[in-house]
Amino acid sequence: MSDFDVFLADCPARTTLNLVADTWSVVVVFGLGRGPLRYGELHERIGGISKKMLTQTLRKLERGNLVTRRTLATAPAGVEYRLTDLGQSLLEPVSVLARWAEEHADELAGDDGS
Amino acid sequence: MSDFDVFLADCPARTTLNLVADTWSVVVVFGLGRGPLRYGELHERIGGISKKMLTQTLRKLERGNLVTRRTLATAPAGVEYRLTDLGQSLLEPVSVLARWAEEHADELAGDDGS
DNA sequence: CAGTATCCTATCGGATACTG
DNA sequence: CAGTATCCGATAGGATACTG
Repeated sequence: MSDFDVFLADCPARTTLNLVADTWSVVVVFGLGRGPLRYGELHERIGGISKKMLTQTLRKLERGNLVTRRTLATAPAGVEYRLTDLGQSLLEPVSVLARWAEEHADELAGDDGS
Repeated sequence: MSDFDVFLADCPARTTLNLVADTWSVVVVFGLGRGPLRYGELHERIGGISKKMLTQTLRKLERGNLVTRRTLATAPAGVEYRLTDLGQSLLEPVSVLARWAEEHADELAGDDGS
């Protein structure tokens, strides 16, 4: 039981939902679900995302304390992204949603957003 | 197991995710979770949503076969929105996400989207 | 009551080019 | 490799006014 309510406009729960309830956030968190990935690996795994949106989404998730960024001491140096504990706790909800999308994609009528 | 994959740009699963993975869709579906509601009731329950976005979101969900619209033969006549069976199946994922947002809202750092 | 129509701004998001 | 900078068109989304 929490004091927060997504139905209230000014509630932190709503702000939180705004942060995580969008396609790119869901896919990125889902993508990091099996372990840390480097920027390029994420970019490769997530079809159709531009570097701009990937970076923007990662920064947003970092600010929300869902993801951490770590510079690797390899050569050539890379950057690794990893879910925080909070991010891990989000993984479950996000996975459920992503799997729902995969399992029911063929039941949607004309899902062209015209 | 389905053939669809949210990591693929052109996969129907991605289109589906685009349809449901946004704040208003989540809140509206969550709001209809306890049973059908009239337009005005929805508008009242969901803080901060404009009539424009409520209508737009409902139409989008209708097109996706997640919600049905029914005109009531009452006086003064109203309109009732109800989750379809497919919408009901989405309720679970969406509820998990909404509850996560409520339970972890205080753990996010500065979640102002600056 | 349940919308639609219009206006206007902010953000989304791809394309391209550039950097340490 | 992992970004940033800039440009630009498309969409999100609030405000207000109007309608059957």
